[in-house]
Parts: sequence; structure tokens; C-alpha cells
Amino acid sequence: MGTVSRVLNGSGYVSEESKSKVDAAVKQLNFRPNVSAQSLKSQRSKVVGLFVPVLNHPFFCALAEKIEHRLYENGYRTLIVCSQGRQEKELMVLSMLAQKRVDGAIFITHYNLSKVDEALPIVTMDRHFGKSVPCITSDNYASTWNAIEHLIERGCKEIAYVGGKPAVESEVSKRLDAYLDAVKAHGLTPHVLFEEFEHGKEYEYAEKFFTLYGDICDGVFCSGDILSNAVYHLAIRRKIAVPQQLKIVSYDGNMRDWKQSPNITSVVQDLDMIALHIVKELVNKIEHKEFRKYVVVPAKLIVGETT
Amino acid sequence: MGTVSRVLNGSGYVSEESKSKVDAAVKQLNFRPNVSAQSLKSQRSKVVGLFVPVLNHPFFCALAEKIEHRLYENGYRTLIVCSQGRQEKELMVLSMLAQKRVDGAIFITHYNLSKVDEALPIVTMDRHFGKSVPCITSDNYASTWNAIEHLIERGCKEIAYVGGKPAVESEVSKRLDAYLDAVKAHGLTPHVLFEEFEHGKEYEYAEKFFTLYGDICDGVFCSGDILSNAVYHLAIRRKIAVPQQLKIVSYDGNMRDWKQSPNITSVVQDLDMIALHIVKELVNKIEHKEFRKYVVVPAKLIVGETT
DNA sequence: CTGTTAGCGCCTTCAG
DNA sequence: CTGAAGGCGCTAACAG
Repeated sequence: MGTVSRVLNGSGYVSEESKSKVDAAVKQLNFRPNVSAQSLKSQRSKVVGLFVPVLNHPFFCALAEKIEHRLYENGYRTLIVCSQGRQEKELMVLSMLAQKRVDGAIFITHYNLSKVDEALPIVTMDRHFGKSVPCITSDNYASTWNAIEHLIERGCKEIAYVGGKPAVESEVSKRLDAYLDAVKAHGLTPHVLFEEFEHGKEYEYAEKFFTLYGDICDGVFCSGDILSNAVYHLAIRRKIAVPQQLKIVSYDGNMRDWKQSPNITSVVQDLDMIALHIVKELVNKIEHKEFRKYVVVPAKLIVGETT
Repeated sequence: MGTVSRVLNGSGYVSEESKSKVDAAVKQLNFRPNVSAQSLKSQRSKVVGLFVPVLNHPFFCALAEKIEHRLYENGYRTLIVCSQGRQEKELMVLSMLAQKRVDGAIFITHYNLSKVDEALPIVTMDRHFGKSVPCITSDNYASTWNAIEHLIERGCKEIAYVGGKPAVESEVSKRLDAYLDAVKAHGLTPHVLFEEFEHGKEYEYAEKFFTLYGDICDGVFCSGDILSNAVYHLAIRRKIAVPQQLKIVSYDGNMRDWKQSPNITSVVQDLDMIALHIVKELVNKIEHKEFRKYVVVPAKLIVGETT
């Protein structure tokens, strides 16, 4: 009956009497409107797809939690997909949008997605899909530059960069740019390990660093928490004193919240702000409002015990 | 048109000719069936709600990833909710089920949920909601017993138990039971810190442990990774040598995968198996098949550098 | 083998 | 202010 609908949605004119009758019946029967029917009618599901490469990871799980929270506040539920590098799961976003299962999608992945229709309500972190796909990122260049200067201030003469190379163009590459520029500006020699590597291979990657630069470097910048952990772990095993002989700076630093030892000096991204912007711009895009295409959130260096 | 539906669903009789025509048109128009309409008709959404207290946590994010993976393999998508102890979000499961937004729900939370209709397709980890709500858990009692015996074998004489007290009855309490029984069996004195505490307060909790038992204990069992990190961290700060003066065993041990230092001796739950059973029993329940009401998955002790 | 039809539950007209 | 009616997109049943 139309009146019921009006009461539930608070739209149109309803007498007080009918209203209370309906309310009573709703409570009595524990009635809840069927969302599939609502979605079918309204063409909106109020669900957003969140695509992450992995979830079992200090950075991604922290960010995912913040995003879920923000989406919830905005009336959206979060449908999460861990793509794990599988093409098939990556492509799912497109069919989920086509099927109207989700109203929009958030991409925190680094894998390739041929070309995406720019009109779709999609937002990315760190990636550029097109001129009108909003991209939220942290201030990779400036914050990495700061981190390198910090190492130099602490006396490092031979600083290495160890990081994964994104499979696609990404804002993350600016960390390497900043490193190279900073090292050059100070007249130091660059030592770079920058190759594609999978999540889960951090230890091997750290071993590679020691093989290549273990004997010459007194400072190292790592592009993520697991990698810096692995480097620290191997340093200890090789009887290299940290920070006396080797200083370590990491991007992310999310394990600081978990009382990890040692407290690794880190460039900490402002996840609250990042989540806020991701959700805000996505909602704007879904609702056809003005949206910002590129948002850069400042990150800050937090000095721990490894420098 | 009926034929289109038959082609897409591979049901009923369709001539080869019509089939290829439809296939061509589908490709041409990039047609995707609207899931809301499908759900409305079929009364099934093929989505499962996953309720976790927090996601930014080594245990929950690891388990969530495994569950998402299993659900995906079974044709279900994962709608994730971090309840963060908020009653309102906890209760959402009921309305999501009533609204048919999800076909079932998985509860990894420890908060209270008055009484739940046992007929609903719900599965829990560690909690008993009712006789016919499947509960998956690891072998808390036996594995904790093993951990305590391990500490004793390593020479500990004064062993403490430090853990959060679940707000509701939970299988997790069996860890304390095992500890008490094991300590008693070996004629040792129990030292227990077992209070309700929030995620994020692990450090304060660890401080409390040191205040109470820091001077007398030479071994400690911690009920989770963040807590054991905090205990280790404080031990180092207080110049207590680990493992020489204080041995630490932790439940979970999920940060081992992230090359954390030190490698903490841990009771490691079999997350693959747990996720497998959670999803299997939930799907059984959704499809009205036979399901197991109580599944206990063995956990195993992995010795690291803290004992 | 295929086209038509009815109905899933809701919301939004449009009459009354 | 309220009831009736149509249609969102799909699928199952039925008639051809």
C-alpha cells in the first residue's frame, strides 16, 4: 500500500493516525523493506566495491577499516574484494558496476586494468585511470625527500632505495624520484633496488638488498612496512647494528600502532584524511556533484628507534 | 525475452542458432543482468555479511582475507562490517538479513547480541549463539596447554596469563581454563590478568602486567599478537632480557608472516582451515543442507625466539 | 524449441 | 489524505 511506503520514507502527506498505525504494524511484524526491490526501483544499491590487492597487510587493512567506516557514515555498505593479483577478480569491478550490484568502486590495487570508462563512479588511490577518475594520494615526493634528508642529517653517506616497482604507472613511483633527486642534491651515490615483486616475497627482496648493497650502505629507505621489517630482521641476523651501522626508514609505519619493536622511523600517511577524501570524492561522483580529480594528502615523518 | 534468460542461465532448450544470436547481442551491447532484479526474483543475493570487531589487526585481517577468498570460490561476495564495538552496527546484521541484503552472516565479534533467531543463516567463530548456530573454533584448550608446558620445559617457574576477557561467553575462555589446569598440574602458582579491555589498549594492559607480576614472573602467555608485542616492547624498555629472564608465548602469531622481529613463539591457528569450515557450514546452512554445529580446528605451537 | 505472461516488493504517479 | 495501478529487470511456467 502506498501509505506504508510514504510512512517509511517520510515522503508525502500522511495523517498522524495512519502513521501510528503503520508504525505499530511495522514493529509488530518486524517489517523491513526488501533492498533488492528498492534497488531495482531506485537503480541504486547503496553499496560500494572496495578493491584491495591483499587484506592481510598492515597498510591495506588499516586503510580498509577507515574506508569502511567513512562509507558507513555516508550510508554506504562496503563490498570488499581482495584481488590478489588475479585478473579475473580485477575485472569483476566492471561487471559489478554493470550489474548495478554496487554504485561505485574504490581501487587500491596496483594491477592493470586495461581501460576504464571515465564516466563510471570510480576512485583510486595512487593511480591514474583517466582525467576524470579521482585519484587520492599522499605527498609521496615531499615526504620521501624529507625521509632521505633525515637519513643524511643522521650521518648516512650511502643510502639505498628498496621498493617494489608498481606494475602500472603509479604515484608511488614519485618516492623513487624524490630519492634520486635528494641523493643527487647532496652529492651522494644512488643505490636502487626497484623491481616488481609480489606480496609475500619481501624477505627474498630484502636478501637481495643485502647481497647487492649490504656491505656499502649505512642507510636504507624501504617502501613499505613488511619490507622494512624484513630488512631489519636480516640486519640483526647478519650482526649489523641498527641504527649504529645501518639506519632504516620505512614508508607507512602502520605497525607502530601494534607496539611493534623496534619502532621503525617511518613516513606515516594520514589514513583518516585519505579515507575521507576517497569516500567524499566517490560519493560526489556517484551523486553527480562536483568532485576533485586529484587530492594530495600530506604525510609526516615519525622518528623511531631505527635512525 | 525468455530465450535470452535461458541462454544466460543455460537452462531449458535453446537452438544453437538463437544461442549464438543472443551471445552476439550480449557481447555487442555488453549486457549484464541486473542483480537487484535477479535477487528480487530469486530471493537470494549471493552476498554474505562478514562482521569483525576491527580490521586493522593482524588476526582479523588475515582471517577476513581467507574468508573473502573462500566465499568468492563459492560464488558469494563479501560485505564487510567493522563493528568497532558499536551496538548499532552489531544489530545491523539482523536488519540486513531481514532486508535480504545478505543471504547469511559470519560473526567474528565478541560483543553482545541479545538473542538471535537460530534459524537464520549465521555462523560464528568462537561463540555460541544457540544450539543450531554453527560455531567454528580452534583447539584453544589443548593448544594453550601445550604452550604452557612448553614454557615449563624451558624452565619457567612463575608463569602468567595475560588476556582480554570476552564480553560474552566465548571459546576463547578455554585458554584460561587450560592455563589454570596446566599450572595446577605442575604445582605452580597462577598469576592471571584477565579483564575486559578494548582493542587499542594493549599497551596499558601490558603495563598492568608488569606492575602486577613484572618482578616475579619468568614466563608469560599472551592471548594475542598485539598484546605480546606490547609485553615484549615493555620488557626491553625495562631491561628485562627475552627470553633469558622472561619467556613469551603468544596466541595467533600472525605477524610472523610479516617478518616481525623477534619471531615470537606462538600458538598459530590454522586460518585456512577455519575459513574453509566457516564458509562451508554457512553455505550448508543457507542451502538448507546438513551442517556441523561445532567444528574444532587444531592449532599448533611454532617456536620462535622468545622462549 | 520460443514468445508471452505473471509476479518478485517497492515506490511513484494519478485518481478519487 | 489514501487506495489502486504500473513498472523497475528478471525468470519460471505455460501455451503455442
